[in-house]
Amino acid sequence: MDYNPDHILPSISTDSIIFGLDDDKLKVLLMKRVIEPVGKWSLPGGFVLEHEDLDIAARRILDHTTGMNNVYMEQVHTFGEVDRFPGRRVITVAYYALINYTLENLKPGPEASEIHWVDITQLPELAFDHRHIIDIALVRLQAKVRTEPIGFELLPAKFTLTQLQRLYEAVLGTAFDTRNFRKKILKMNLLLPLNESQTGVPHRAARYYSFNNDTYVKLKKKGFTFEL
Amino acid sequence: MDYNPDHILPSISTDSIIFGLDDDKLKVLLMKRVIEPVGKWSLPGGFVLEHEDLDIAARRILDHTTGMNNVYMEQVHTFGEVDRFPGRRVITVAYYALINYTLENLKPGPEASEIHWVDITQLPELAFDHRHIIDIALVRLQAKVRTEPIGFELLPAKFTLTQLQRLYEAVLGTAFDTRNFRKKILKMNLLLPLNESQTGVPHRAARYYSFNNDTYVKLKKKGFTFEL
DNA sequence: TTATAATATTGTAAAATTTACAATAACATT
DNA sequence: AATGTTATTGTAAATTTTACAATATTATAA
Repeated sequence: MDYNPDHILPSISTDSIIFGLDDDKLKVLLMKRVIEPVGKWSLPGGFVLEHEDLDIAARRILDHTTGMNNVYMEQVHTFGEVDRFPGRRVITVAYYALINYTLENLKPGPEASEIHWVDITQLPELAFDHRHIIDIALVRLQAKVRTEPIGFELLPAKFTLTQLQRLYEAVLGTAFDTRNFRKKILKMNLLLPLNESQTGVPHRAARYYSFNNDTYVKLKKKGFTFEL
Repeated sequence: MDYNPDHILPSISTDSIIFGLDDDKLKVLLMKRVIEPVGKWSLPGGFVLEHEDLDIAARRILDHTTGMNNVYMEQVHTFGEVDRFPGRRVITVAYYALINYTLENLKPGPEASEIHWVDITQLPELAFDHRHIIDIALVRLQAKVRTEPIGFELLPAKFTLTQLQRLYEAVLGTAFDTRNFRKKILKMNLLLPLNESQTGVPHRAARYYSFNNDTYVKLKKKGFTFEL
């Protein structure tokens, strides 16, 4: 990776809204700034390199921040107001990422001590227009999660139906009826029931399921649309 | 308007997908290029000025191309592949516009002779990645038109229900049942029936309706969502 | 004046989907 | 063996969607 400052585009950055799930709550990764405005919270981001696609830049920054790659990312919007960044014109392309965040698979970069997962419903004051950016990204995620099976990106490969329901409740901010939710999601035939259940739980163990993406691709070709 | 080339951002452009309706078909405004690659078709676009918001730049170019302002525009996506533009790095922010296009209200700029309305289903070969940009914009429009009452932007203030149905059919590429379409759209209470009908038509004259945006805003606040 | 051609307008029954709602099952712990 | 806790499952009513065609109205032609 080339970080030679001669090669950056000083007027184009990307910022990432990295969503994760913890304790049945939707969280976003924020950084406590060590450069101006010091102490304020902001989204992880950085400048695009001269010979780097925008998507690649967003993935580089995600990797640098979390140690993760091969995660679901989607461009949200480009924020280009003249005065959004102090001192000079900086246009930022925002991406959101959905990660299955566990302490094990997180391998943060050098600024590790400065990254924090914050509940989406309890955001602190943020630098620049980052609060606005998060708001836009959340609306996009909420729309997308209803019409594409991307919610699974926030869960491990094996998950229970209750985990899935809690995920949708956290993202959409609404409660679902358990029986109806299960009927609806199972009827799509996208979930593969595994011969495996929870262990070590002090109550009835829930069955694990996995999302069958091959089936989804096939059904989609036949006109099927995921709707929740 | 300041066109001083000293003030442009040579690496940031906007391109607009200007949608219009003609003869019950969805059309997009294309320009036959007089600069390289000469003779190829492309989207109207141009560079963003140093002290100009992205949205404003898109509106400036729309105005310059069509003579229209105060039209519905929405940012679609930013295309930033390193090699998308020959010779140097140019990142473009794409917007789509919905206009009620009639010969009367179109007042094109100096390149008037080079603008053409092309059926979305019969696009010619396009310069750069403009075909890809149109494809992405159309998908976005199709999604948006189902969940927000923006289709009306393509029609005059007074329109018939048949016009409205044809509009949705053109945008979505599917046919609707007339009785069901009317039931569904009228049940929303967003259309105001006018005491006015078509004149000079060699068949039963259709009633005109207008879209009641105030009602929509009120209903939306109460949780109503437009769904078609 | 009447017939014709063309599009506008309207209702209903069946099917499918969504909604509301609670009792039983299964696991770990005491 | 009893308890606490979460997992799992069905049915009836309400609502929405779907399929489907006859009548109304206008300008024009005969």
